[in-house]
Amino acid sequence: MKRDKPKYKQIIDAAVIAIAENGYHQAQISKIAKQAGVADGTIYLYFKNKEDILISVFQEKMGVFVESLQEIIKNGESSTDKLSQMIDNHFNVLANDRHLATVTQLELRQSNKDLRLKINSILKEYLKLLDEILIEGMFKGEFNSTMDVRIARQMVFGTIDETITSWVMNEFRYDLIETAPKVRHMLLNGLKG
Amino acid sequence: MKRDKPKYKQIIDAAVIAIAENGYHQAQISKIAKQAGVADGTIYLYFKNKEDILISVFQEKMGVFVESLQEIIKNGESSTDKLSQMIDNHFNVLANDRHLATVTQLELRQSNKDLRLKINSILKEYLKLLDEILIEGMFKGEFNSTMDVRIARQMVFGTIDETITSWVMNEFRYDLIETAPKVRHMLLNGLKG
Amino acid sequence: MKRDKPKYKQIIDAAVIAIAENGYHQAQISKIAKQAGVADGTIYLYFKNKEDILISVFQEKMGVFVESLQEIIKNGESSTDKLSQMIDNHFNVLANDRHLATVTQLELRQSNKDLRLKINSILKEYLKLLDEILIEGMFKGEFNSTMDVRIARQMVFGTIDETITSWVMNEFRYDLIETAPKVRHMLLNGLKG
Amino acid sequence: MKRDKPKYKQIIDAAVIAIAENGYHQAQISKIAKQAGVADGTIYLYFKNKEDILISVFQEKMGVFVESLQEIIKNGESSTDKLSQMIDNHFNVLANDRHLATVTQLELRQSNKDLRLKINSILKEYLKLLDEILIEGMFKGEFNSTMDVRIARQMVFGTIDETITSWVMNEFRYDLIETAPKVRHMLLNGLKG
DNA sequence: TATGAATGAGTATTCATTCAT
DNA sequence: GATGAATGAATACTCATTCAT
Repeated sequence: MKRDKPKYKQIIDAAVIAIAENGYHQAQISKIAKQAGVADGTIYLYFKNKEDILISVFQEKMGVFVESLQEIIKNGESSTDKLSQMIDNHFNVLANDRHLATVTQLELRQSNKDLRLKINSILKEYLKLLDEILIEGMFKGEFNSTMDVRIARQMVFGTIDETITSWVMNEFRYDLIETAPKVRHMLLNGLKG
Repeated sequence: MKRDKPKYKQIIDAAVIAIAENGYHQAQISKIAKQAGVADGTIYLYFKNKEDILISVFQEKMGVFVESLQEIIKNGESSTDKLSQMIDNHFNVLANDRHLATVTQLELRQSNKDLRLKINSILKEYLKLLDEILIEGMFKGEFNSTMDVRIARQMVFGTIDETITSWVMNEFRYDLIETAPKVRHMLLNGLKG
Repeated sequence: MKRDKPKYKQIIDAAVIAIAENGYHQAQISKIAKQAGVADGTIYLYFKNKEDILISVFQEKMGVFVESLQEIIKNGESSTDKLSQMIDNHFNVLANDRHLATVTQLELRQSNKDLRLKINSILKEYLKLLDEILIEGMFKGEFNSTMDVRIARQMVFGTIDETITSWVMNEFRYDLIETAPKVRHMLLNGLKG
Repeated sequence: MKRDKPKYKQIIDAAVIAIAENGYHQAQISKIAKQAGVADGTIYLYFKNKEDILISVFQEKMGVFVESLQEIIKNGESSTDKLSQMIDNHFNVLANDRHLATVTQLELRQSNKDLRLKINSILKEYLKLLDEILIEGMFKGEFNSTMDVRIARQMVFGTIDETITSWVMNEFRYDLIETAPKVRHMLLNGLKG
């Protein structure tokens, strides 16, 4: 399997750095290759084309989020607790990898519609898990049992996304992790009403 | 003033249509010019370059939002009422102009970081007015008086934005306006807690 | 009509020279553009892509052959006379334009199957006229009335083609025009038997 | 001697198949290697480079033609008989190996001028034998004793070549062998006149 | 003002060849 | 001898912008 070979991850990581440092449109294959320490042609032994690299970047990195969330769902106590952990985890991961934050919040969104659709379908897995938490909470009476799940999900994800994007756009000028408890508190109020 | 001449608005509107119908990257100057019924070169009599058109599109259209919001702030009764009206207005305008919704929620976000930063600074005026409402509400005791205004603003705007973007991405398959009251209710709960 | 503008023919002629002097695979767009005295991009105002240039080269130049042959058929006296004139004309045109001879006999044959099929369909018009002469001659009793027209055509065209290709491959070392009467004589014998 | 080892012929035959099935430009070294059941690198133990394979293909296969023709010259009765046998043999071999016919008549001609000059020099041996037959026939009075041998050779070879190429281009839709007697008859008439 | 023909910089991808194992 | 992962040079085409008319 190609994605188990060391160069696969090496190129993925190089792509994140190259995109974060040069911007989406200035992250040419040659720059990614140079960053990865391989020849341009080597990239194509592991990826079908440039789009394939970008999708794989998102897939690999989003995979981490999905796995953590699955873990949280398995071990979390209440729905409230699970949602809180999810928010904290989301903030923590990106707060600790600014390159990745730049790439997911800003650069990858410049991709064309086609690529964005593919990215979105990868994101769906994550949002489905979020839905699970919300529905469980509604059932258990922790969240407002009459709310519209889609809108609740959009509030939770939209708020998290906007918060992190603003942090990136403000060039990491403040501590993202400090804001997590406030976001958590506000969202939980919204869900409980 | 150039922006008072008929061709200025003609080109702005042509750009919205061209981008909505062809996508950001496929909306070449020649297509915008054709849509506007002018020659390619004429565009450059009214705009410095392509980026200038896109910024102007956002500026002109966002201006409508800002004016409405100023009106709402002037005439609204309570802060809760003002926020409710703002949400409704935001949804209504975009629900009634799908081309514009596509352009602002999807296509314009494919622009490079530079352009997005400029768009963001235009957005700030709108967000400042939102902050005004929030602060007033905190002061009056309608909203939680200890909350972090920046995060509250990010929740309100992030939720609205995510809701509308999803609606566009789902190709307008459901009625956006119907969701407004639910969004309103959920956000107000978040702010009151 | 694009093909009536001066730059159209200018680029066609530049392509013939560039291909003859550099070889098919070394005749890059930039070389053709330079030879034509225009920018690379200008080429694409007149031609869809590189293949389109090459097809057009063949079409334009073969058009001359077809027109001459139509003239010959209209004004020639006997079928024998028409065939003789056709052979002479074919030799004369290429003997007087060595660049063109190199391109049609050697370089253009390096194109891929797709392009070669298109070239072949252009050639068919010329071969149809040749068939006309042969059939008329058979009918009039000038040529063997029982012969297979397809094979007769292949003998005539194959011989002409081989003769000229050899001349090009031998770097024009001998006088091509001098050989025309001998070729003519030999072919007419073949057709009369 | 490398060319006596089994893998040498194995690669040659693989090349014919790979080229016939994929076309000249799509017959990459990797495809030839795969077809031959060896690794890419192994090819370079037997051939200097890709051009060397192609030349060798032509050389090996043309060798068969040359040997048959030498046999024919040795055993044939009259010059007329020898020429007839040569034509029949040429048609028969290619009619019975369509892969080879495709490669020699279509695909190998897409090679660059350099390679085609080398191919042509290999062909010369075959054409020399043809010349022998023609000269003998002129001397014996079977053919027109005043004809130009070079042109006679070009007529014979050009006609055969064009006939077979057309057959390949028409995707073997008719029986090539049936046409041989007609070609023979027509050419002999040309030579006798 | 308005035109639109002309410009030319910039980049993903393929594939023959090598060489460490 | 045999392998196959790695190399890196080389090129068509697009499109924002200009400027002579």
